[in-house]
Amino acid sequence: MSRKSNTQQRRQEITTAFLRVLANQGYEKATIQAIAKEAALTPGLIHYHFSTKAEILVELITTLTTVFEARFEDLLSRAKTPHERLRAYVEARLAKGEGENPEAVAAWVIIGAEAIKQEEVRTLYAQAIARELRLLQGLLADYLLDQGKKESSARHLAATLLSTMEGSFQLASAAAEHMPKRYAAKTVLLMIERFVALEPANK
Amino acid sequence: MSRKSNTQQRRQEITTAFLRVLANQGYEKATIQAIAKEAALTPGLIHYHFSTKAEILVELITTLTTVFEARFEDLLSRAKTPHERLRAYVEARLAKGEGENPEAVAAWVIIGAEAIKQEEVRTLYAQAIARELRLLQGLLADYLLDQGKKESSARHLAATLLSTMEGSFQLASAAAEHMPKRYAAKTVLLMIERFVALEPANK
Amino acid sequence: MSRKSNTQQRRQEITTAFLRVLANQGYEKATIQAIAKEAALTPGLIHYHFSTKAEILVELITTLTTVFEARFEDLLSRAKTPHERLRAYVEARLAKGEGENPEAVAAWVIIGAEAIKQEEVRTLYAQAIARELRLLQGLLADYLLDQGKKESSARHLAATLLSTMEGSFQLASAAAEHMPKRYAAKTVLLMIERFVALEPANK
Amino acid sequence: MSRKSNTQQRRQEITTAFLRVLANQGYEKATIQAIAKEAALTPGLIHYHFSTKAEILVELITTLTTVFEARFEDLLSRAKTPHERLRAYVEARLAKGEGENPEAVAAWVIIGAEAIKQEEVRTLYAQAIARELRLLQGLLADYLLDQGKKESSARHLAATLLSTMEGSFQLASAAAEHMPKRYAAKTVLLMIERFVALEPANK
DNA sequence: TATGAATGAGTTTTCATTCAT
DNA sequence: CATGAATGAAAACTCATTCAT
Repeated sequence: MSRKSNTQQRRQEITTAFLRVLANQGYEKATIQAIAKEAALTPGLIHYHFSTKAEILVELITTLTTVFEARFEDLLSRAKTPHERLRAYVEARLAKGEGENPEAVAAWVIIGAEAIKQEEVRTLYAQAIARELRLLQGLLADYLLDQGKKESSARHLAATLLSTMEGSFQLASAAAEHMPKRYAAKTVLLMIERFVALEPANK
Repeated sequence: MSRKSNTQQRRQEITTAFLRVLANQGYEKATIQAIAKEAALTPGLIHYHFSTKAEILVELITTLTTVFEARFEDLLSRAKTPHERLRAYVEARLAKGEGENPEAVAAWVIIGAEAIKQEEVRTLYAQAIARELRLLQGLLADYLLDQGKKESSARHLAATLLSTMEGSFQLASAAAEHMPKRYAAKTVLLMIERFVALEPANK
Repeated sequence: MSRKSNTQQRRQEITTAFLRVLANQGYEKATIQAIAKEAALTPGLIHYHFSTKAEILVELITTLTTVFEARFEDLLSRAKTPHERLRAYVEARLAKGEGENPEAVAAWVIIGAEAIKQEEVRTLYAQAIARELRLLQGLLADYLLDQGKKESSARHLAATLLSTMEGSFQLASAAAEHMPKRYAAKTVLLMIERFVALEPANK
Repeated sequence: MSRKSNTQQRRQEITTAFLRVLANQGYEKATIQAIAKEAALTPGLIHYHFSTKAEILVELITTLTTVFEARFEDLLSRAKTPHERLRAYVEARLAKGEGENPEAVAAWVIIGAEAIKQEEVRTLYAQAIARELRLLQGLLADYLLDQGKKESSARHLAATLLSTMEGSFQLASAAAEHMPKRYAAKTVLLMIERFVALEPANK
């Protein structure tokens, strides 16, 4: 007899609206009233589902990382070799940066900037980055070993490649018109292969 | 008879204060009040020298790009070969990201995020990126030719490396604790060398 | 379930408060704070119902012209002859200027001055004036024809009489102590009658 | 040896600049900085010559009334009969309203609105109006007597005609596009003549 | 759950005025 | 006389949040 809770759906609507406003109007203009308008809801209702604005941002970060992980898992399931698994990662990550969902990419960049000094955002962002780093480092180590190389360079390589990915999101969002089309995934993979190829062999 | 103008100095003081507040408190908290406090000036005076807050941001962008250019010119003067010139560029650019001036780096990342939706910022940011891209592409082409390779990969390579640099600023600013120390410059140079080494020869 | 809207009532309260502040303190002092105080509301609430101060002014212009029109319609319904209809107009218009609602009169004068350079105000003010001019010209033409005269002078006469009315508002608001009491309506009517009486007959 | 004072000239430059800014930008925007810019002087210098902004307004009122008086005196010197003197007055006054110096006319209207609640302005404005009223009443009385009529209607007639003049300034400034061209002076004179012609004779 | 009015602290910006030079 | 930097109070407007309905 009682009304069915629609909280989960509402929270998602709100988070999605926030994502869109963030990407299309920037952090400054992503006000509760703007989010409410985008979601076709009222400010009061937003505060019924999220007690503070920061909470929406937190949920958005979770959503974005979850979406990426899902995509990677999907591609991963079809990969057999270390090289294929590495490629799955790069493609899952960079497909976003090369046009698949520019709003999510822009939002991620804005979140990254907010992370610099907003404590809670920083924590979540840094956790996500740390997870990525571990994951990528593992994939690289496997690939190195598979190629008969030492895995010692995996850590620096992972950090550098993660930088490349984050940076390509930034440039795709704020200077797309000056960048070559779809350069990132291919070049990154080539770079890895050549880097590894010339790495000293594991004696 | 008339009072001596101190506008240039004041504008610089204000711009520097803005840089510091931006880096230390984020864009949201970089209010005119906060800038005034940081510069030990009054809000009214800020507006006497800059008619809008956006104007300060514009000046900051100019300042930051000028500083980088100066540093590169300096290192460049001592470089003889294409390889040395390339190294000069990477070092000039990444020295910033590896501890030399973390405030400027953080400010640059925040500007990059602002560029996503603030028209004037975007224009200036994109111009700066386009300049970098041309410069880096030129340096890479020279290096490739010098190594007896085709220069055709210079463009994609430049875009990728620029992404790496921008991304390393982002990660240095928002997730430094998870990143290896001083990984970027060395790894990037190594990557370039190996990439070029395995590039097909120019027939 | 949802809260009942009181926007219409609030907008009217705010508009009325604006009218009073305008009349009693002048345009300069008619700040949002002052309006809020007069209406016993908060400044934030004023901006909840009107997005800008100009919007309140626009609403006030509409209100004032509507009130005048209603008064004229009321007197008009009892008028039978062209002369009576003309008198109804003059009385409806000048009653305002002779004590009935000095606040509305003063506000109208201030609006007239604002119209000189505030584009939107000018448009609305000029529209109101154009309406009055057409109306008065029509009434005068009827009266002239009824008196067996040519109607050709109606246009200039209407413009002149409208000037008289606007001017009497001005003087009633800013120099009442030097003006005779209740001079306007009577003198204006007498003037019209004598002017028309000596107008050449329509052959 | 000492520098010659240019105070009088400076005060006039400032007053004229104020007139122009008032007419072209309205009261709200007639700031000291705007006046300074219009006069090509500095804000500090304005305050050297006038201690407050109100003082400039006072000087402007004086200037405007003086200019009008001078014009009237000029025309008056050529007038022989009461009718000619009356015509001289109407022309001196309405020439302003019909295109000769629209900036001065607009400024006068704005001053009239400010007079409603700014005490000092009101005093000066009301004094000017009282002077006009006395003058016009005298001219009308002379004309009435000259025509063999009682002068008793002169007071109400003067008040009405002064209203017409003030109102025509208002309409010329804020709704010129809807008004007939050069209607005022001619119609006003005709009105006076016909009004007086039908006035009962002085027994 | 949902609405939308309401608040109050905060934001950028303006401006008359002062004053050192 | 003249400049132009500097101030401080006040302006319009914004917004996260609360709350009555």
